[in-house]
Amino acid sequence: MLDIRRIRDDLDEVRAGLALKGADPAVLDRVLELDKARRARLTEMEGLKGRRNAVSKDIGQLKRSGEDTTEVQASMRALGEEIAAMEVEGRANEEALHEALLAIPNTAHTSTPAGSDASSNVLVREHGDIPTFDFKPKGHVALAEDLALVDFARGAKLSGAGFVLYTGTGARLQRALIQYMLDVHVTHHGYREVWPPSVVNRESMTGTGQLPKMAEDMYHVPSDDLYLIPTAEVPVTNIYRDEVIDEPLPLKLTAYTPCFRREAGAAGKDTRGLIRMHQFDKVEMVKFVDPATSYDELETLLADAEDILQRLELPYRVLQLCGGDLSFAAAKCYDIELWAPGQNDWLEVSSCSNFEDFQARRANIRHRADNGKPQHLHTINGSGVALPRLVVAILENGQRADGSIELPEAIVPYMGGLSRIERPS
RNA sequence: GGAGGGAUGGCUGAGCGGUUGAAAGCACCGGUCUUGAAAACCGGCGACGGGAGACCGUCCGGGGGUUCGAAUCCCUCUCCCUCCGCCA
Repeated sequence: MLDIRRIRDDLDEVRAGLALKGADPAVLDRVLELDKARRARLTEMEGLKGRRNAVSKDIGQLKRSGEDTTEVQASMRALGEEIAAMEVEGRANEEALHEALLAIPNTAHTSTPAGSDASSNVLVREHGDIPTFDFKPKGHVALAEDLALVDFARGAKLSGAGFVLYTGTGARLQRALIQYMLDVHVTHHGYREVWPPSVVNRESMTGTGQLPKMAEDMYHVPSDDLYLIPTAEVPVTNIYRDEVIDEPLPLKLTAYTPCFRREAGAAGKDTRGLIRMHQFDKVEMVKFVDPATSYDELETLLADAEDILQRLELPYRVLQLCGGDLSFAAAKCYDIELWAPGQNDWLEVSSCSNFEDFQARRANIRHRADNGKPQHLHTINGSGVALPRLVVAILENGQRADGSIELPEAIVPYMGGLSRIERPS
């Protein structure tokens, strides 16, 4: 949520930030109008309330000294009704303004490249060598089926398209990667591990910005009005909703969760394989940081995500998203993409974003500023990293001519010593 | 699912119709003392909104009601605790 004061005081800057993102800055005019009306009525009502408070106090004194107050009380009753009517109106104004503000996306950081879609994203760096093969590299679907790592057909039988059943070594690989990534973040990057619920309430979904705008992308349980989380970002960020964090910043949390996405707008896209699924697993990093350092903290969070891929010796590249490709809540975002030889393409495995105080305002997460006053902090998060596409890259990059997979050295201990996945006999 | 009890500032916790926006303690900030720190003592210290400011208003889990006036009384919802039942 944008700060209404910022809209009042720095309208041009906010307008530019929204325009960069491809949002229509005209919504700001409506917000300012609502705000103006709201404040005018508020001042008027406060005057009346001040009078009521003063007279009511007098009535108490008069009664104590035994005087008759019937007449004053009658006139106050009329004033009370007037105030009640104004309160109803005031609440409606307040709500309209709040709704309008919730619907406005975050502004893009000034470093954001212009552009309306992914084609304008800017390459920041590439890391690692793209492997060459003296045979035609297979895609991960064929590899996973040949090696009995994933049962796509039975996954679909259980739950439909977009759900898979990992089997045997494939299932173990999921568990190993989850544990490996959590270990690296905790022991090498200084994150605190948490294990949150996979289902959250409406307030949590609103706090991080998924609601109200993206409702149709979420799985919803109507009987309890609960949502399946699309990312650990939602429960982890909301841990501190409506709180003043007293711990020193930055506060760094990491979590593994399953993620659920209806992918409503992507029907029919990437339906085969592990590229785009309704349920997938992900290790996430979330940081609560001082506003003064949030852009530095974004760089180190990005480095933490890259470190995972470097340790796994996988080729990747980092892109900075252009305005049009930025998500609703993000001010700045880097994507990390892994090279997948079987797809002959780059696959996004991580988005690292600075939300500035956008989420902190919605979720009312604060810390004590240097002057001792509570202040909205900045939130940052990033995947560290998403499992299915990581598995795709491990399979497709590690494949050998005989159809076996050479596993990255770093996860061998997590695989019980297994360094190569062979065709089952 | 049944029966009771509870929700007050960053935390603990008094108050149960009228100088209570809220006692007290903790935490925090400033000062005295000290070589320094601790202790002790003195002072300050809730949040949000409006206003250039003096200042004004709102907020005692959420919503509604009674009243001239509600943290305080009534209704309702949510969450927490205790006991019983059920249960991976």
